[in-house]
This record gives sequence, structure tokens and C-alpha cells, in this order.
Amino acid sequence: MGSRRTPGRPPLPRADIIAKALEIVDGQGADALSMRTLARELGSSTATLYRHFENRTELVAEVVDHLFRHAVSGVGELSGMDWRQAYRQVATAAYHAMKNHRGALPLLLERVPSGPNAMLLRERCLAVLLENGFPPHFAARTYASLARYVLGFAIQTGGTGAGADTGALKAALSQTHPATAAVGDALPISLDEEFAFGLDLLIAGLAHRLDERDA
Amino acid sequence: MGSRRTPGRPPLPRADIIAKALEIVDGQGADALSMRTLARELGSSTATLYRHFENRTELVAEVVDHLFRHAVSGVGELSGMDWRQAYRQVATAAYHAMKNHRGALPLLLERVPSGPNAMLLRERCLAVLLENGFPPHFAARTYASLARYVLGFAIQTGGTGAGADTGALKAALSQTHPATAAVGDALPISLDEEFAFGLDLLIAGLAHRLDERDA
DNA sequence: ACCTGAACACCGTTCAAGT
DNA sequence: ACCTGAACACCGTTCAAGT
Repeated sequence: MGSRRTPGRPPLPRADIIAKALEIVDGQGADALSMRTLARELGSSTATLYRHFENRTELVAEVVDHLFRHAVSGVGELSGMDWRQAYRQVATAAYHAMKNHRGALPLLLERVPSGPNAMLLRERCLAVLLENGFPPHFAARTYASLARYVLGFAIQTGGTGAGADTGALKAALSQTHPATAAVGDALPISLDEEFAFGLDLLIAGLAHRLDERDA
Repeated sequence: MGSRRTPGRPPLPRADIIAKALEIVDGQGADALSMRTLARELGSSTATLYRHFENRTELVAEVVDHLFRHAVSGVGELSGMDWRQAYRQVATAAYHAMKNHRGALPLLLERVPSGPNAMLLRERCLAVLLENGFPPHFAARTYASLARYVLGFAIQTGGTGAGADTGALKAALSQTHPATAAVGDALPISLDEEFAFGLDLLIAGLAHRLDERDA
């Protein structure tokens, strides 16, 4: 396995490349993923990578779509399900897929995810909304809201979380930012709980809109 | 004004540096902002920039906080306002500040925004929520949901928007992704409208939760 | 005291040259 | 046919040297 590759058909399948890329990103963070380090880690050369991918952006897009593959396989069969359950399941599957690859999250920003698995996740979610009687334009907005909410949430999962409030800092804060200080006593809130909170708001809001429509 | 700078106290105020940085980002995009180009544009040198900022990250953080300054000045006096109006005003002010500097949005991902203006915006919003009787832990989650929603939305504002669906592509889509195709007929949706839609959901969800609490 | 060119150690990408 | 070292044009960051 450690042997030098020989001329001939490429013994470097795309899948191996992106698996290694994800491995690097998970282990060392998004910044560590350069074409050079990836090539070295594979025992190959950068020029070889460019025989498989048009450019770094294309490679990154495929790594990102790997996250969505995890999300897709995290949602079960949605068909026939109540929209509330289905919506929640799609959201939490996407959220957890991203949580499990925090290091890869900065990659989400380089391009709008539009790989096959991202599209499949959307398709599954839209299908169940339509099944539940959502009018198409309403379903489209409903999915967009969810996608943006999950993304906004996931994005800052990777960050350091703004750090420790020492007692001294808190004292200063209560002078300049009293409301923040008052609320800060209730912190820290677990990320999972914050996520669930907003998701419940979206669902409650949707239910309310649907009730209005039926009345 | 175009004259070479001379030795002596720094004729390069921080404010000028970040104003020029924002100008570059607005005009040429986030990728165009390198320490070299910024220094050249200012008629200075990279080493001089490092006398004002610890590193590029710190400079970027200050550019980002400039966006939040716009957002803060976009919200009027919130005190004494109904929470629904206040919440909506904070959200739309932040959204518009980001829309007006699309090129700068990728910078938002480099660090969790925690500059003085970002903190001020949060303080103002939390204050009005507390005023309206939100319990602290509830107010904290309410603000977090909004911040994440706006961020997730703003982030993808800069992107190309996934591009034009030609007739041929749509035909293929209706085979493989029927729900997406069905919904796609209702597209494109204006970004502003998508944003308002989800915001209304969050507000309706909050109202519902408060009603439950009072009952 | 403040500024600067030049250097260091990296990037993404390409291409002539190897086998 | 497929792979590769070396090059090109960039980065962020630092430092000895200028005035």
C-alpha cells in the first residue's frame, strides 16, 4: 500500500481523494486542507489532483456534499409522515451531520451547497411538505427558512464560542451592557438546546399559519 | 494627499485603514482583500499595517464590526416598543446592513462577530425583550435564534444563487426530483421575501409560546 | 519613532518533461 | 497514457535596515 504508484490507469479513485480530504479536515481543520498537503498525504502530486478535479473549489464542493450524504442517510423514510416530524427530522439530521464534522464547516461558506446529496435532502423534505398539503410556494419558503436556519447555526458551531466570561469581565458588562449581563447569568446554553429552541419556533409559526389558512 | 508619507507619528489612522479595506471588499470582493493590496492601495507597506493590527484576523474583525455599526444605526429607539416590532426592526436592520455589503459577507465566517457594535446590537435587543417580560433564559434563546437565522440568510446572499434553470434542466429535474420541480415553478422567490417569511415564522412561534405561558 | 524592502514559508495552478 | 518536479504568481507575516 505504501508503494509508489506506477504509470498506467489512475489508481487514485475520486472517492479516496475526498475521503482523505475529509479526514484531513476533521483532524486538522479546514485551513489544513491544501492541494499540496492532500497530495502529499496521498503519496501523490498536486498535478495529479488536477487530473481528477477542475480546481480546489470543485474538490471542496465534493467534500461538502459528503456531509449532506451523512445528513440524507440520517433521515429515514419521510413519506407518509406528519410534516412536523419530518421537518424536525430533516433539520436535526442536517444539524448532526454538521456537528460531526465541525472542522469542515468553514468549507460550507466557499460555495452554496448544490451537490447531489444536498439536492436529494431538499427533494425529500419538499416531497413530504407537498404531501401534507403545503402549496408549492409555501413549501419552497418553508424549506428555505429551514436551510438558512440550520446553516446559520452550524456555521458558528466551529468557532471558539466567544470564550470564558471571568468575574471581572461580567462586572464591567453589567455597567455597559446590563441586559446582556442579566441574561448572561442563564448562560451557557447548550448548542443543541439553542438549536431545538429556534426549530420549535419555526414549527410553531408554521402550524399557526396553516391553521389560519384552514380557517 | 498622494504624497509619500514621512517618518514621524503615524499618518495612517486605523479608521482610514478599515474604511479602505471595506471599500476594497465592496468593490472587488472578500478575496481581493489581502494585506499586500490593502497596503498598496493606501500607499503604505504591509509591515506598517502590522503596526496597527496584530494580524489579518484582527483587521477583518474590525471590518466586520463596521457592518454591525451600520446595523446598530439602522435600529431606532427600541425602548418602550412592542417586542414584535423591536425584534423585526433588529432583524431587518442587520439583514439590510449585510445586504448592502454583500462582498463583505464571507468575512463573517472567519470569526464569530463579537466586536463592540455586535455586542451593542445584542444589548439593545435583549433589553427590549426583558422589558417586555421575557424571562432571561427565554430572551437569550430568542436572540440566539434570530442571530443565527439572520446569519444563515446573509451568508448565502453573496453567492451566485445556484444559477439559471434552463428548460432542459427542468425536464430532467422533474424525473429525478419531482417535488423540487413542482416547487420550482413558483421560483424565483426574492431574497427579501424569503427572509421576511422565516422571520414571521419565528415571531409567530414566539407569540404562541408566550400565550401558552400566560395561560 | 516610525516606516519600508526584502525575505521566509506557505498557497493554487500549470506545464514541460519523464516513464 | 498517466504521473511528476519545478515553476509562476500569489499569500500572511517578520525583520533588519533605512530616515
